[in-house]
Amino acid sequence: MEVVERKQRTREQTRAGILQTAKDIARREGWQSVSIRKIADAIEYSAPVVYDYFDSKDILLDEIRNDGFRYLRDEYERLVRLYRDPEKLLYEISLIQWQFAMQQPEMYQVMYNQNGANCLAPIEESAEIKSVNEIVCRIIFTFIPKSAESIRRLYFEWWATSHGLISLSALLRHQQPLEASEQIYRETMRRFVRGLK
Amino acid sequence: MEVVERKQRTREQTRAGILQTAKDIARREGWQSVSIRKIADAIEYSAPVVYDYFDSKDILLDEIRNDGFRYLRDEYERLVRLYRDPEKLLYEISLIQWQFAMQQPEMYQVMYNQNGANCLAPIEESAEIKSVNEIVCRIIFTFIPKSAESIRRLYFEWWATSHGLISLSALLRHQQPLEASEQIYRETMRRFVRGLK
DNA sequence: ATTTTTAGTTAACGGCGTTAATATGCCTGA
DNA sequence: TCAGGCATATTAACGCCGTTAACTAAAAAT
Repeated sequence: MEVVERKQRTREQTRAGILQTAKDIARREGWQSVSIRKIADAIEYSAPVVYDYFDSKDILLDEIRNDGFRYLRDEYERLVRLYRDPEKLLYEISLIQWQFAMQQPEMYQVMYNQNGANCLAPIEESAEIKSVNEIVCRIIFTFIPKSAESIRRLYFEWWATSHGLISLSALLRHQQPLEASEQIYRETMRRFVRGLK
Repeated sequence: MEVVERKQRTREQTRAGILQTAKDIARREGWQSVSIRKIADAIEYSAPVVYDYFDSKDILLDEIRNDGFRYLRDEYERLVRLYRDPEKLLYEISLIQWQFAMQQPEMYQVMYNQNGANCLAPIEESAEIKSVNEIVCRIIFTFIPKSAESIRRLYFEWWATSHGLISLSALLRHQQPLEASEQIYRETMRRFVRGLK
């Protein structure tokens, strides 16, 4: 039956439309203004149809969060194939992190529950974040083969450095232009990566 | 008139009660469950009385945020009088930052709009945060007297390092015990401060 | 042709921030 | 002393919110 396939396709499109609309509203008005009713209005449906696709608003947010981590994972894997030198590789991954946060701030916000985005689903149990963790940990390991404990610690420090600079850059973007923050980010991350060996 | 003073005193108490109740609920149930009606219930009043003390929920949150930065400023000033060595001083200030974030997580959350706390009042125009900035910048300057631009940059890096580690420690607290994170925090901040000279 | 399933709606519940209208008691001036 | 005004607090209401139940109309299956 072709009709079944077509239905599944439009269903997939509606689902994607819901996710995209949520992100659009969040970008324009902030996550605090994202409501099920507004999403439904934008896709020209009534509110309850959203629940045919997502059991709750929280699950919708969780999906967006996981999309974000999936995007990062895919980009990281792409870079792994692109760069042989682990120092260069980890630096490029750092830059992707910055790029992602600046180009899709509403995704970064929901991934870290910032600025009105509040996803109650536990972030630590997300399979997507775990696979991101694994990739970066493996890169650090090929860089400096130490104990798993040491690797985890270095990863934690790398992640915290990146996340701290990104969050603070966004917070202070009206005092300190993003170009200036980006330069500091690049230099700091380069220094961090250099310091690993 | 003594009666006027007494009234002002009880008014001050009610005001403080509102702020404390908001923080209590936030600590127990998270900022997403803090509502004007719940606060009013807890202090045994009806909801509209809260508006005799705070023009809006946002202003209430802004007040809590500024209380947080005032607390930090006072603690920093205390430490300035306590330690002569700027290296030791900046390290101790870093430790206060950690202590504060762990002992009053709900305040730290509203200060940085994390985890359901969403204060729309612009953080960059807060007088309290500016005075905190000044204090730490002055300390760094007595440490290494460079241009104002360099100082601002070093301050930015110090702040981002601290904030990144604190935020990520909270995020991953179920995977990595806070004691482990605290040790990494101490060592990282010590290394940062050492690296300044 | 009739029944069943699907796709979508409207209506409703309890809770939210916020404001207007209303009640209650206290102080003051005639 | 008591009428009137002010301070204090309440209830009621508005338009949102997330979410669920009840309902309708069209399509599909029998």
